[in-house]
Amino acid sequence: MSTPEGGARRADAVRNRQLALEAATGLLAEPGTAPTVEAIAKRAGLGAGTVVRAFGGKDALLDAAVSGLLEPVVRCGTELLAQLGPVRALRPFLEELIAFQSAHHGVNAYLEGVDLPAVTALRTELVAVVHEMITGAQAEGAIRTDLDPAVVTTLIGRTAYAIARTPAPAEGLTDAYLTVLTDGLRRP
Amino acid sequence: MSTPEGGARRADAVRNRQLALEAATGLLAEPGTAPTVEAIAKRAGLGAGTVVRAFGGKDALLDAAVSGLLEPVVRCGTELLAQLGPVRALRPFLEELIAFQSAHHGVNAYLEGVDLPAVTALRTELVAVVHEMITGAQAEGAIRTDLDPAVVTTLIGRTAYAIARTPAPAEGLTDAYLTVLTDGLRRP
Amino acid sequence: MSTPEGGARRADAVRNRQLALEAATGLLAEPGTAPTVEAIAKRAGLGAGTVVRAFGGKDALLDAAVSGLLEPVVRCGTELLAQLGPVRALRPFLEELIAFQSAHHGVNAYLEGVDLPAVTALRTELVAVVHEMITGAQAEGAIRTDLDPAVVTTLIGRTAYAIARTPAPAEGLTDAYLTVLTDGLRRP
Amino acid sequence: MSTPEGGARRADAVRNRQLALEAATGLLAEPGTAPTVEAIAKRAGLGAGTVVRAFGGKDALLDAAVSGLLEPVVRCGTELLAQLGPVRALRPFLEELIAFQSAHHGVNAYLEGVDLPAVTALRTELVAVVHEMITGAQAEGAIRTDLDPAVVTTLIGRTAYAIARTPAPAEGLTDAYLTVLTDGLRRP
DNA sequence: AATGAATGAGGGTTCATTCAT
DNA sequence: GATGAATGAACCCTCATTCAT
Repeated sequence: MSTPEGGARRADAVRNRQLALEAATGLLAEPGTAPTVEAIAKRAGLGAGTVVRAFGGKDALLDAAVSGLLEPVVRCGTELLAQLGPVRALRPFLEELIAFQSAHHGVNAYLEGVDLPAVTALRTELVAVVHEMITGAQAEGAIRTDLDPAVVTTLIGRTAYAIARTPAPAEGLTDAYLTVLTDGLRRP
Repeated sequence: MSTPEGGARRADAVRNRQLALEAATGLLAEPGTAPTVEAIAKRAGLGAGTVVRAFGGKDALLDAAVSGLLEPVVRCGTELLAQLGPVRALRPFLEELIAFQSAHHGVNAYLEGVDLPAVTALRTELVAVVHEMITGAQAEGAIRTDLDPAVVTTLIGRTAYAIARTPAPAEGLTDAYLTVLTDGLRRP
Repeated sequence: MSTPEGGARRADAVRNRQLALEAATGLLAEPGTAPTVEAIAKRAGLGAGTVVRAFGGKDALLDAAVSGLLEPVVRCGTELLAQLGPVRALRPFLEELIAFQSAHHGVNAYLEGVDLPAVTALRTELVAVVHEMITGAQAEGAIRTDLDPAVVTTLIGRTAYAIARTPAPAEGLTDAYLTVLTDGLRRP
Repeated sequence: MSTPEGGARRADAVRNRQLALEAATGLLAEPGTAPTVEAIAKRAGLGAGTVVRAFGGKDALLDAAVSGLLEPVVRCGTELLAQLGPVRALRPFLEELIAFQSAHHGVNAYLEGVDLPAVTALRTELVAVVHEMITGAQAEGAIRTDLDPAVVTTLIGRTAYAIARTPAPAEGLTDAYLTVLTDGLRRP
């Protein structure tokens, strides 16, 4: 109905969802802290039951949390691609990707062997963006064409991810990575 | 036979230790399967207690399992370095490293936040080997010198590892990686 | 009712805590029955996890259970001391101590080598009470002064405890103990 | 048969029994060290199986070990009784009993709820000895007769035992105990 | 007969989920 | 709808006993 109470509850539910999400994200960013439901609930100032109920299970919560981290990165990639074109978009996109993921080391430790549909979908999207950058750059002759664009996409995805996840990364690691990658992708 | 009696049972123990090790390794290679003590024991055809007792704890078992995977790779690196010199050793070493580790994707998911002394020691050794290859190659002028060798070492370590851990890697991924890396490390 | 909603569930929790405590106490009173967490939980009609969670560990539960037994005895000693003075307080206090502890034979079998802070604190208090009775009685010339009051305190504590813990005590054991003790403490 | 080998084996078995017994006794004397079969076996320089087989189970081993401790004490009591008569035997016997048991604090922690026939038998014997001392002393008019000798026996058994088991006993505790007991048993 | 590795039940504890309040 | 205590399965580990050697 149009009862204000119903709306208030709904608003509360939405707010709690957000609180749980932020708590999970925060916990994921701190390696060494296990993102148990109780820990998430405590950080969110909610009850454990609320956290579970808001998402229908812990996996779904993690799915949402990680998606929330990944989504702006993917969007950023799409926008960069539209604004700068494939050739010039790649490097700033990777910088963004690495910088963003660097802040969330703890993420993957608890994700192995769990089915996270939203994350999977976003990863697919992300791969598509990179793929388009690569094929575009190859079509413009900006990078080498002797490598399968799909393979290069995988290559970039994996390595960029690895650089981002480096614990206590040495100063200049990202720069070095991008330098080597850029030069390595140049026409031979 | 002429086997000393005292060694008879020990031979069995050694064999069972090996079985447990292999079971753990196998489980580690299959992402999605948690390497619980019971799962390892079942796969090895042993009792749970036996597995624990043989290593003194689950962590020690995992340490041994992962060490066992890493050790031949490190040794291979040392030998290649001695036989071929830093410049020519790098690529075959990375091929070996990637090929070997490719078979064990699940390894790291259960290693976050656990203290594995033997693995840590081997990783240090491995880093040292790569570091020597890089500094050697730089000294000979074979690769670019505008990058800090320590950073390059980290870069290679992380990315090679990521390539090796790629699930269902595309055909030619390793080749593409090595090609891009080699060209990217050339003098600019 | 007018019970605040926040306190509703807590009331149940308190009740279950009490149930667990009583179950542990009961088990402690029956020698031969090991007070395992599961046994306690079963007796209390609770789940094993609940029992652990309610106290934060088995040791803490035992600490609470034994403290609960000891506390009224100590309080009784303090009150008797205040009301009757050291000379006349000793005997009724020992009667109380023995009578109360008699009901809980099994207690100490499972306490060796465990750190129970609350119990230790209460024991210290109890020793202090007895010590004050002894020194007071000596000062008044009511009992012999050729023995170190600290030693006498230990002596009484140990022996009274032993009398209390006697399995299937003979009729008149406590009386005989108190008679012998009283006469033995008289001025020679 | 009269085969020397058969005799040797038997001799070995006897020797191993003794070794296991001594090891168990030693472990029992050290509070804080759990007398697990493996610990006993290690201390005895034997295999775990040997230790178990020699006695038919851990309980039987503990029974034998504790009996071994108790037996000389009982024998000492019998001899003192025969040599000195009931009146003069009591005090030196208690001194012996306390001194001997003092060295084996750890004993009882692992005995609650276990059936140890030999120990029970010895305890019965010990009680009989004390009982005879008490009744004898009463008959001679050396101690008070207003207390049931059976009760006094229990009283002495329990308290002497408690004094012996006192952890870190104060200097003079045993003396104080014997003084109070002696005076308390005098004719009123 | 001795060995000691293997066993497996049972210990305490953690944690995602459920449900009475 | 939110709560957080209760649940109970699953975790790792210990240890008395067994049994192949």
